[in-house]
Amino acid sequence: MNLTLTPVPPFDFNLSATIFAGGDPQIRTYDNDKYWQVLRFDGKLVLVTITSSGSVDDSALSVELQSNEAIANEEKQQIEDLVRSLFNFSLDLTAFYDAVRNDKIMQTVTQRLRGLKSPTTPTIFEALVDSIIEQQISLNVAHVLERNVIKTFGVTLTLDNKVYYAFPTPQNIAVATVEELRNCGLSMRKAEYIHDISKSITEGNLDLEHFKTYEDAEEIIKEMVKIRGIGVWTAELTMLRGMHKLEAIPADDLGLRRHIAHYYCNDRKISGNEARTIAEKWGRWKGLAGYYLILASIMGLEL
DNA sequence: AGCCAGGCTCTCG
DNA sequence: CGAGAGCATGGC
Repeated sequence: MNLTLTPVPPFDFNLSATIFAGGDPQIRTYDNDKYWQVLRFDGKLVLVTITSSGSVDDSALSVELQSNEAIANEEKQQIEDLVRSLFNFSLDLTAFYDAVRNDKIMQTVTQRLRGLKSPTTPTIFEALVDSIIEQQISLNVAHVLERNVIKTFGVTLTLDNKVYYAFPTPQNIAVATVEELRNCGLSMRKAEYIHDISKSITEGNLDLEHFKTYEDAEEIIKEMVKIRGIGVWTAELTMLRGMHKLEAIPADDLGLRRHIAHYYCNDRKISGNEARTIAEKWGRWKGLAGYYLILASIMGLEL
């Protein structure tokens, strides 16, 4: 089954998907102008393959859906919504570009990366688990551990003799043991955090997904840091990656500080507070602005 | 070879 | 209370 989706322009799909280049083809990757991953809805697994079929200012995407189960028409809408959220299709970037005109550096960065939208995970749970795994350790290590978790607990979809993995649900992890999580390379603490959270969700004591409906970012952070294993950094990162909340910025984040320092302070080491001061200029778009700097760094962009 | 890496909790004093 | 140890593992 195929769909055509039209994101709000400007949108550069190929630029937005490059962050996933080099990803595990069994999980999620961008290769040869194609992006694919397994999505889950109503317990059904669907392989979604996306290619661009338009331009930055007249964006259109071809979406191919493959599944071993029949997809009803009313379910098509659900998938469409999920796909739209993956790359923030409904976000109007011109509002962001207008808001950062007072900042010459950010203005240049946004011109060079025009049409870049930040990705969002299908569930808040996924963003949270990834963020916990990424606490303290380098991203290289974290990505190995994330892959271990997905391949250990994720449910598989087999199509044309190829196996794909969906991100594990809270249920998938709750029925496992802490020991199995540790075998993925996680520390005892992190294994406990993730197991506890998964159990709370399955037992009905925690509803992560309802945070999406909160208006106030500060309110979300306040609620989330009550959960064991979640500090301000983890809450902010989870909002950015899992809730379409782009106003928060983890200013204490080591990597982000490096990227800000590179473009704003000649690579001098800066504190979280210095980073926060610079980020003030980006108003309610701090998170997205930070993402632009990260991508600029990855691409080796020099102004 | 060590030492550090997109933090957080727990334990001391 | 505030400071400091401990944690897991891949890469430099």
